[in-house]
Amino acid sequence: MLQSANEPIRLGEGRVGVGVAARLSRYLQVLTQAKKMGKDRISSQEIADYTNVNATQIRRDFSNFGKFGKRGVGYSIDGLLSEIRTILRTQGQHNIALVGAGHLGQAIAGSPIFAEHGIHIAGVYETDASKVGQLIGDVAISPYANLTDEVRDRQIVVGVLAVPAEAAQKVANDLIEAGVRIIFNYSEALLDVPPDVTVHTSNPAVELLHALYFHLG
Amino acid sequence: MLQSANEPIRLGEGRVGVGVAARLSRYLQVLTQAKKMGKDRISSQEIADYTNVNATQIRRDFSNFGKFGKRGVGYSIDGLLSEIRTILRTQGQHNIALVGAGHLGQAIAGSPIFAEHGIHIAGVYETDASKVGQLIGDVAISPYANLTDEVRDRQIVVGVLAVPAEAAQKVANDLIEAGVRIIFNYSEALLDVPPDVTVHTSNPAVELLHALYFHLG
DNA sequence: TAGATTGTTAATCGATTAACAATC
DNA sequence: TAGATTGTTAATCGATTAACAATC
Repeated sequence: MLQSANEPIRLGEGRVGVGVAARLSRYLQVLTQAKKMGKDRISSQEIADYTNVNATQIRRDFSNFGKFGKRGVGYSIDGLLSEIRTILRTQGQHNIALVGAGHLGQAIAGSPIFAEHGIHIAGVYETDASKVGQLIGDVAISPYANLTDEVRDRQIVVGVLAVPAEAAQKVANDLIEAGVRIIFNYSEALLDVPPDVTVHTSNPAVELLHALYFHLG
Repeated sequence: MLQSANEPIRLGEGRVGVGVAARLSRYLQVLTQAKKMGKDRISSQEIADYTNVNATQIRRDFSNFGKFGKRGVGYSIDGLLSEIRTILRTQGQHNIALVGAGHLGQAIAGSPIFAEHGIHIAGVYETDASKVGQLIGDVAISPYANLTDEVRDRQIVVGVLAVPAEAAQKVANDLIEAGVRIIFNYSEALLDVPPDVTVHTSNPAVELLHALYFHLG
């Protein structure tokens, strides 16, 4: 699932296992929302209810890194947020380039989640001239022709593809040529890329399919 | 991740493990695309390249259910598609209700993936009166007021939430009252639901965050 | 035949869970 | 104190991988 990639892990160098990291980022999202709802502290059981991860597993995930909770009380939400962000190193600012300002692109760019987690959409690129100049979030849509130069100049290494399947391979090629090494592919297309480029393919519709399997007979 | 839920599994009753099923649906997506690209057969190594799943794991996943390949040759794409669809029981038609016709809702509804996998969007519901009546895909947007009656009448048990976080809990309550038991939550909100209702929360932006962790230092 | 790729074994590793003492 | 919840142990289970004989 999500899925779940299998990258080489460097333990003992400050990096954590893939499974642990995936769960930690889910906890992060729950904690962020719980804080918005005005909560100050939370128990492992409450996190379990929202994430479908076993409560013991959650406590174990935290205790790998220290004793963050208080017995009989639970975890301080602010404290946990800070600890998890340190572990995941999501404190810094990351620049990404988004290609495609259709419905999916606008949904992604409009989400408040990026800003909340220190990810900055440095540019949105689109071939449809009638969309160029429009604002999504606080970024103006740029012409696709600018993509290569701007990505290169800003040394952006993460590209997000929210374009139709037919266009995906060409856009990927352009991004890679400009220096991108991590591509997040929201199209259905299968991308052929050099070995030093990582592709993560996902799609709301595909995910929904996965989830349905577990619940429909 | 996808993430990965942990439902009770009934093996020996024709159901497969959560991990296996998640991988099978990823293979399904790759095979569908490979077929579109004009390929007739595919090797476990090729599937591995596109999914980041180990090739041995892929062969093992298939061999749980039979001998689908030919040594020295690979797998027939049509044959594999048919076998996987049988295993996942995605042959039948499933009706779902989609709430929210904003960017994300339109991106979901407009995806060709659903039709390709036998999932039918039976209704799209929206509170913004100016959008009611518009077509997305081949479905006309209905007023939100119709939601409860139509979901009940059509005995829809799957609801998809593509609404702002502030509205999510109310919509969830309405869906559940109308008989929905599986909610796919694309908002950031944490939903409180009765024990017999399953919530799967996901979000393109959250997914992107997960993926970034594995590649940024 | 020669090369390629499956199907399967065996060994390892990490995830998961129940249970419970520690302690707030 | 009494109740709640953490942190941790121990035991189990499934996932992952390398390796290779079988065979197309």
